[in-house]
Amino acid sequence: MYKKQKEEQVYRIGELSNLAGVTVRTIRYYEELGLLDSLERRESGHRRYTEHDLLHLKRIIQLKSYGLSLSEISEIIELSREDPTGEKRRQKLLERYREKLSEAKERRARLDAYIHELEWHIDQLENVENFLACPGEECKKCKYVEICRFAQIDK
Amino acid sequence: MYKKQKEEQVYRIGELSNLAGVTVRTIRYYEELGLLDSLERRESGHRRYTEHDLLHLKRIIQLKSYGLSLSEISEIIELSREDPTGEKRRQKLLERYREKLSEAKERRARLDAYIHELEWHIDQLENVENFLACPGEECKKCKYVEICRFAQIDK
DNA sequence: AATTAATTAACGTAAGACGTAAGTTTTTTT
DNA sequence: AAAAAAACTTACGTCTTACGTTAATTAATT
Repeated sequence: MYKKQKEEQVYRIGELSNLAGVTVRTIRYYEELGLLDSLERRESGHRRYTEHDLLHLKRIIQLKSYGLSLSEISEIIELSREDPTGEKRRQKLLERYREKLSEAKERRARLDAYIHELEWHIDQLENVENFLACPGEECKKCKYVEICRFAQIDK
Repeated sequence: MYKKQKEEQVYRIGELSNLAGVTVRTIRYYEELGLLDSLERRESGHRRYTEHDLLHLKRIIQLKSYGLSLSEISEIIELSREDPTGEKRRQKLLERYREKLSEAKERRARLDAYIHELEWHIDQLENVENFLACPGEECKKCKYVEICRFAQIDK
């Protein structure tokens, strides 16, 4: 019974924004994009939200934090509307998550390469004897001469 | 002797842009920001560049690829102007590289956390029995219930 | 009654690094 | 010499999504 009471809890837009940690503008924007419905408005036109809407909004925020754009999120929400079993939505979510995962792994690989490059540059800068001759004479004794794209080797 | 000839090679802006792999606009923009000088112009006003300028431009491009903004690059170039020994410039470069390195490591840590999160979400989505009851009844048997922020546990 | 909250509409912003168009002059090619 | 290509300056445009920020008005709360 009290559970039902909880489900009947109705929030106004300002309350929802506090609970979800986003601005009122954001909520209206999501509605504009079709991401978020509200109950029927009051006569006054004021929006009303339920506990369920709060959960829904939090999911949107979660998906955002996973790097999905609002249009990707919109696509997923569309699927859950046209497919009550939820299977299409589960598949699309999986697809997106796998995409994001592989993108993230790619980014991590690039990031690692970048970190390695920075590290040898730092080592080289710390140990270079004649900085002004780099590139130049210093290249002869530089241990990174093979991978440096400014290395100048006189033949 | 032929070496000197090479050093006397003079490029026009279009040639320089081809050699460096950037647009003419970019070169002019860098000049505007004080990043890149040219020799004295011709009478016609056309810019002239040397081999040295090409190297300089390539270094700017390299620093950009390391994530430095044009204003950070500008700062470093300033230092090399006011300090002919190059020591200040070496120090500033080291400072910037170390900053970028620590930022990169932070990004990598966040990226790793993100990857882990995606991975368990994928695993959960692949194995969930009743997707529509997630969150809800499914939470009871979900192995990720402890770390899921949507988990609903009835008490 | 006064204050706070909600409404729509629509323009503004970020953010740095260029892109692009216009109009003119110089250089090169045919 | 004419035509085509390249260079010049100035200055506004763009990208990109996800909101921020008025403004003017109405509704709800204290």
